[in-house]
Amino acid sequence: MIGDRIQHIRKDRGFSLSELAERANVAKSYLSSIERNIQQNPSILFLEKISNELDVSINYLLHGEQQDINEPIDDEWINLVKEAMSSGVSKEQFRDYLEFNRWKLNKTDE
Amino acid sequence: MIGDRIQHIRKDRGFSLSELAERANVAKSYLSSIERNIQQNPSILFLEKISNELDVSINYLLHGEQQDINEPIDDEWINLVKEAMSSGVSKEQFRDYLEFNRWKLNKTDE
DNA sequence: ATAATATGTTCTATATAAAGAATAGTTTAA
DNA sequence: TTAAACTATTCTTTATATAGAACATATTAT
Repeated sequence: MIGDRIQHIRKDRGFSLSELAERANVAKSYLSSIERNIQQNPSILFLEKISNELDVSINYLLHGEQQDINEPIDDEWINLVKEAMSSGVSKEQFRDYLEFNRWKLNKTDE
Repeated sequence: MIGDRIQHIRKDRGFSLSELAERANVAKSYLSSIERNIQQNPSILFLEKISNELDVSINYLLHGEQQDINEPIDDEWINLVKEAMSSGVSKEQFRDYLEFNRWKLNKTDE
């Protein structure tokens, strides 16, 4: 939950709730309810303020991890994509291809 | 601006505004005002709905790029490749597709 | 001790995000 | 050729995010 992450990082930084609220220029009452997960749907503006003060990415606040690391793509795939891009394959075309491929797979399954 | 990015990706996907709104389960009136930057502070819930339907990361919607420093391939392509991998497309199949595509392009050029 | 300051929590008030019309303009179909 | 189905935009309304106060405890200082 996002509130837990904010609170955790805040304490790690040695900030009090009031202190962070003041520095980030948000209401401490609201920050309080966010940290305790009473309210869980802050705006991007709020998140930007907080993430700036805590010096952490919004993405980290949202997911608790740096997203790129989860599934690495090997170099061979990277090169294939570069090749695709330079040979003029559009994303939409590629998407169509994927869709067609799925359809083909499902068909042979039955 | 975030609205421009949403609109751009939406069109790239071939979705109409109404269509995306319905699929993402948000009000089209609101999506409309977001895309035109009339309102610019959506909640993370809203962004999650949209990013899910557009199959792109929230981070991309926010910043228009992967925060990774030397990333030559853009986010959308990365996601497409991941999609391809998870739906069982092999590198060989992809190479075949590229070859076929080049052939097709050359053919229509003449 | 007690005043003063800092802590986080509950209130209440207000601004605005977001929904749900109704609207007008296009495209498709009968 | 007009009616149906879609397009996106403006309204109006409702829900809720956020602010700002008042509050209760806990620290710190005098």
